[in-house]
Amino acid sequence: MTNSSGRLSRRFFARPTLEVAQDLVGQILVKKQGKSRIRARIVEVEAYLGVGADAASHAHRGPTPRNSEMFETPGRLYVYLIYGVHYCMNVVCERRGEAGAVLLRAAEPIEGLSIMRQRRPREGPELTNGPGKLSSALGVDLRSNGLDLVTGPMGLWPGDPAACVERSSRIGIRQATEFRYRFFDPDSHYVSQGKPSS
DNA sequence: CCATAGATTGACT
DNA sequence: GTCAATCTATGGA
Repeated sequence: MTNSSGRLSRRFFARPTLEVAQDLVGQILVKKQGKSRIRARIVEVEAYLGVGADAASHAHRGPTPRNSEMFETPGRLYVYLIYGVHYCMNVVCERRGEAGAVLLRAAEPIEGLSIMRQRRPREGPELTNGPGKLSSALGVDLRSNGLDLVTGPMGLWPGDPAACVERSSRIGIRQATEFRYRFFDPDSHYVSQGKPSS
């Protein structure tokens, strides 16, 4: 499921959101930064489904100006501002016109740590162990909304598959708490500290 | 128009 | 443990 440049391909993302979410744990997120680059291994994600399927999803009630990327071409980035303060980064799934996205909640830094610390002066897991922290360390904000991960300056490459991927309900939501749509690598020290909602 | 809740984080008691 | 930061979307007057 890679293209000629070795990235995860459009086909990888154009699948059911829950499948993509599980498969993203262990993959490598790469951002080109001029001459240097940032790399980080994804260790925690959550799936958010489409219209009428998942009351916790931004797409649940249909398209709005904020969530329009969730209905766009799979493999693009959906970035939104949460609580008017922090940014959250999602990978768009499903076919174009059908909503679905995977929230990237945490990752282990591999390369470009000095650039990340410049943006976020923290040590160890505090650098990237939450969705807002990860976006801030990578310098992702609304300008990155709609960026194409299959062809653009950010992308996803195959990484070490996790020895095991665990599953739980999602963190920080009050709707649809019964769905176990969170996937994470239990062996990673960079998994976020929040508690599942159910 | 006004009120409220939210896929979070960090500062503070 | 509490709470404020302040943008987007929704629901009611």
